[in-house]
Amino acid sequence: MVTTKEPALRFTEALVRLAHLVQQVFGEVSREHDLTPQQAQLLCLLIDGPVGMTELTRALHLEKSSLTGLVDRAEKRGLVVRTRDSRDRRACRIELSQDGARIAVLAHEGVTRRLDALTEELPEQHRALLTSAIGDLLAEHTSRTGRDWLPSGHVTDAAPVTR
Amino acid sequence: MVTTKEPALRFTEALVRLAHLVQQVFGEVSREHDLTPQQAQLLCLLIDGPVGMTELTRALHLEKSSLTGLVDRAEKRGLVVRTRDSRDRRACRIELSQDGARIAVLAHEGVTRRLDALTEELPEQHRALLTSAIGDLLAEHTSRTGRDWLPSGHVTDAAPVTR
DNA sequence: GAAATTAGTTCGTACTATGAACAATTGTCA
DNA sequence: TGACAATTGTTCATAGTACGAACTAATTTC
Repeated sequence: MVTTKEPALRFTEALVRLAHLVQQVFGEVSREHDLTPQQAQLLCLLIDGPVGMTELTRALHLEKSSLTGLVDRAEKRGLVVRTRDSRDRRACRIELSQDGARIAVLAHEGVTRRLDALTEELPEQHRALLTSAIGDLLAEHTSRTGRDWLPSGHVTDAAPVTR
Repeated sequence: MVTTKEPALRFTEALVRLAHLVQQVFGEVSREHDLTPQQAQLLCLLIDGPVGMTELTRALHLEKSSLTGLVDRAEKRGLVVRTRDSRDRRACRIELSQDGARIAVLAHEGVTRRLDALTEELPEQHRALLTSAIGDLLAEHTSRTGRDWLPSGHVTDAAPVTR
């Protein structure tokens, strides 16, 4: 018998639904800019500068063959450019095109705005708490599964809620 | 210039990464049972009993044609059965097969176990807080966008953190 | 400098997601 | 009652996602 009585279940249920919501927001924003969610995610990852394919596979948790396809399509749409790496002639760096950069920023802002809007009713304190609690959760997962590539100094440097 | 200095950005960054993590967990568990994440999600939604197609499109945020395909493939795999609705001869109800029910429970448990594991280090208090804060967030979104189909009494009846 | 490793691509397969057009059924209301 | 509208779900064509196996080219290792 599977019912939803234990707090444990409640908790994961909350997480799953939250994830679903974030995905939804991402999807809406992507569509507004005529992107797929995956393309939008790619663009957002490139905002801080060019990134190599291997790094991207780690960041997106994709197999390299999947990423090749994603980048191919993004390139065909003129959102992104493949640049040959000068040091390692096997490697390449993926870079936003001018168009891509514009859209990337818009999409990023769109997601941020919508998600922020959802919490504007929450007291700032809870918001901060939520952030660092999630930070803890992510840190826990990272320490458990080993490395998890990060584009730059984000989330994880928020002070953990524990200790 | 897009940097990550404002707490606002930190917060959405946390949400997005959390969503990503949940998706990942879902993906791992699904794979263990030789399912796609979408199939696993479908099965989990059916645990509490048969559901009609229209209801499912709302729960999964899919177009009806997309759902037809998803159910088709799940049915072909013997995970699910289409039952004709006796009252409305246009409609049908999707029901777990015996095999499907077994796998659905396993997958559900798998996700629950893994997500719970991530928070076992957190003090129970924070965990509860996280849950209800997320509950608030979801409620905010629901009230904003109107209806959001729920399979049964979940999350939302957790006491809101605000007020 | 041969062998192992690493970076990316190609290819075949299965799955995901959508919109438009459609058939069947049910509901409305004049 | 009987035409018309709305609802339920399917089919089809199209584009995109994701994977693993096999592959090429460049780099490291020994």
